[in-house]
Amino acid sequence: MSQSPEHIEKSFDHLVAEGRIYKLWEAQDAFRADPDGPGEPFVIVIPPPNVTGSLHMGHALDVTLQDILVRYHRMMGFNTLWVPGTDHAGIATQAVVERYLEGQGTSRLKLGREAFLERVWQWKEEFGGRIIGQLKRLGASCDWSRERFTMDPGLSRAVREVFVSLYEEGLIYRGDYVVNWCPRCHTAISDIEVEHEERDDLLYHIRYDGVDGGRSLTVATTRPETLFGDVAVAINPSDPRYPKEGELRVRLPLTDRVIPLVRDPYVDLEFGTGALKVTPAHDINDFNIALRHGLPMVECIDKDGLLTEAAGPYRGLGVDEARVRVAQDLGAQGLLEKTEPLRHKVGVCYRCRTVIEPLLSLQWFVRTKGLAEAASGSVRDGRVAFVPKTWERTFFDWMGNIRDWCISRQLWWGHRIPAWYCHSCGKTIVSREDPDKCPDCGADAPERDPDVLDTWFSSALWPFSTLGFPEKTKELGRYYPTTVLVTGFDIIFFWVARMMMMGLKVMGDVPFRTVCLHPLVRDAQGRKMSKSKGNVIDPLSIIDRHGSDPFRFALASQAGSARDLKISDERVAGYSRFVNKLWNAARFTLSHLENLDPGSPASAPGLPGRWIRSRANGCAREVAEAISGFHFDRAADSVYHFIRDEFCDWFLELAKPLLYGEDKAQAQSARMDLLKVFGKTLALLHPVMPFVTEELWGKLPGAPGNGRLLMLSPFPVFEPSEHDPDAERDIGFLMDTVRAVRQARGDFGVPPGAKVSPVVATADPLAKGLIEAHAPLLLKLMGAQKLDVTDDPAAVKPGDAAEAILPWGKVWTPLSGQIDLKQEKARLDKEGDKLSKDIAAAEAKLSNQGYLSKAPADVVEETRDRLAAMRARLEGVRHSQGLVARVLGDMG
RNA sequence: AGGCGUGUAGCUCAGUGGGAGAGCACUACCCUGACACGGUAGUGGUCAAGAGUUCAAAUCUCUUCACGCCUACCA
Repeated sequence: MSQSPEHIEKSFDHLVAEGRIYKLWEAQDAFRADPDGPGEPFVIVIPPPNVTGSLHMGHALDVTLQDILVRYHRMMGFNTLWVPGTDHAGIATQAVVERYLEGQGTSRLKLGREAFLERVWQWKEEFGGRIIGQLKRLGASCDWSRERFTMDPGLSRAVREVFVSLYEEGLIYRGDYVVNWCPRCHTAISDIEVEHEERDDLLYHIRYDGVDGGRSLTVATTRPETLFGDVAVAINPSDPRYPKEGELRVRLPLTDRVIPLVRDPYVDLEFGTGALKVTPAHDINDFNIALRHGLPMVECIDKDGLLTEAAGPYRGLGVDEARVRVAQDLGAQGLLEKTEPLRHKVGVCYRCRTVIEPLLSLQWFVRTKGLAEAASGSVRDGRVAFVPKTWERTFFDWMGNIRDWCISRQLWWGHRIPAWYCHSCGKTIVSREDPDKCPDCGADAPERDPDVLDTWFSSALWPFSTLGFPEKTKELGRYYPTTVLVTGFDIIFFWVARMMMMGLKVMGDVPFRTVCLHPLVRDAQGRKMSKSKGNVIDPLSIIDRHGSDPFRFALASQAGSARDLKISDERVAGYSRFVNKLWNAARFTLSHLENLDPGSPASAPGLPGRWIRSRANGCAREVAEAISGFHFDRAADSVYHFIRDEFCDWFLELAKPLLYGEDKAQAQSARMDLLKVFGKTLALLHPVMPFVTEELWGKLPGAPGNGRLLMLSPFPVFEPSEHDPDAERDIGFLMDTVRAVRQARGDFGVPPGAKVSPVVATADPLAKGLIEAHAPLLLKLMGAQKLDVTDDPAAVKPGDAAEAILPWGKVWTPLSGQIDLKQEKARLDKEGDKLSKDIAAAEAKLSNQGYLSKAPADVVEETRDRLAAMRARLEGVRHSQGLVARVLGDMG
């Protein structure tokens, strides 16, 4: 028989095979979902990556976990749909294209709106497909026939429909508010798009002199350049340092303006001087104070981050320069009392890290309070569950403190806001159809709002817009709500919460039943990956070098409940060795399945066959439970352990004597076991390692495949008939015996070539019979030439033997001439110490009345058994110690 | 300032009331007819510290320390 079959390569060539296998799946339309088909729906919508983006670790983890869920449920017979697609990513994409245009010597403004948008679409057509190809390299089994883009006509219709209906309900409004303005991106951004960075700045104490002999006030500020926008000075009404009542007016430095004192509880007595300059146009809190006190708004910084005419001679300066100049000039006038260093946090743009300039601005908002309450309610009443559950609390906190969502962006790339303004009567028209005249006054050509919507507005509709909304499609009826949303916890607020708010509002039901939140991927040192740190690991380069399967396995094996997932090349390389192991197990298996005739006579399954079937069955249950509970790490660990430690290390070795033996019926039986169990193993591993398993499945002869793809074959379910605790116990006797002898050999350095002749002493007739029956097999596994089994209670250990004491008997390994007694003594001493300690602990327990009366009976029973076993072992150890001591003593 | 999380073997982490675990790394020996991308055996831990609850604590409670992250209106 050929040991290295011609038809299987020496190792898995992932670079060639993965692409071929993916094409095979696509050619057989294996990813397509059929809304008319049978089965309970299992639906996932992919978190859409940026259309111009490139695959990074976050996507890789996201997609791997989703693919595991999707493949598992598809094999389990669910009507499975995974909707893929991409996001237009307003700011990010526009920035990328603008940078490109800059390199071409042109710009957005030079081109004008229409020409610019045309260029962005071109860019999208050219590079937009890139990330889709990268997802395929991971093995993603999305239904690509349903791929969507947030700016597809259908999805744009959904956006418009939702905007208009929310507007009509009064849930979308337009108004002047202080918003977060990015002077570089030249747009407003929402509160959660602002990140906070610690900076070292100065706190300036500036004196505002009193008018008409009134007292002066000293304010503390980090932003002296904004004083041109001041409209008041505020103090806390309970501050003893200032008059409790009465008017007071102060002169605004560097200007000829006079501003009042107001009293407002917002002001913190502890901070600075307890007096706050009120700049409502450039600070959200000051804005609120101004509203409470009916103060005017003065804008002193414009959208380029330059000072306005309100700043008089400082007009046109940037804020940083203005700050220095104002401070100098205040100092020259003796109004700058002091400066002190201050470490504080400043808001920066999450895209470009430019310092955010709060500005008074006319923007569109979504009224979020009611929507957020509904979203919270859907979690509270169990319609949506977070996994892990701990995130629910964070979710409630945030939903309870939510502020209105600024949805307008001063960009060109995105869904243009469907609002028009009549230049004649000033009416605002929000409409599903583009109006050509004002419905109120009939004036022609109302002007369309130039702004576009926040990208997350369209993302929020993703679970139903991708299924055909606003049309009432078959898909929407069958697949909404979706089943699971898989994403990182960092976008709970950006995306998950908003999908819930919109789904509940627009569809009247939650968008998904479970939110599965996974860790964030970090480098081996636990740092966030970022280009500036230079620690970015490119998933594609990992796939190139090691393959998609081991990469997926590494991700899944760490997707537990931790908040960080540390990926390293070494770890992936380790799992590629596991792929190799599987591959070689397959080579062995296939070499014994050549010319297999399933009809030829076979004996009843032997003990190894019964055992491995039972173990495969147990593994099937573990994997199913783990995946159903989103414990990807447990699923990976379970199948890894089964394949490596049980199938390869034991079963293949146990099967060899049968396969190579004279008994044809036994050999045939073993071959059938191999075929059946190996096929099952591939199915168990498939959701995590789809490529290599599909490849090997295709090489298996006969029954398991029937020419059907593995990915469309049934996932093994737990079968009570395969569960065989007797076989597991019986194999335990054999394993114990082999391990005992191997340990003795290892401990005393017996050369591998040297044969030993162990003796097993047991009073258990079952163990005795099994060991005797499998003696030839055991001899091979132990490197022994002879194996004796005795049930004679008077049998004693040969003086030169190593002894292993097991729950059911003893294994003696005579080592005449090969034994190092000093080493044996050390080993015995160590084992004796450990046993004495454990025995003492168990005895203390069992003499404790409280323990005996309160602990469950089975726990007490177990402790008793364990104590008895340990005592027996200790007795053996003491005996051996005595023998060794005597011999050593004789040697003197 | 509040909230959340983490602290277990050299490293990465699992274990959430009853005998301290896995992978990697390390040590020794071995190319034994699937695999040296391998095999067999082994070393290694006051479960951050302290107190409490309990018959019993890595696990529950409290306190402390260290390190993360998130949210917030101290200019």
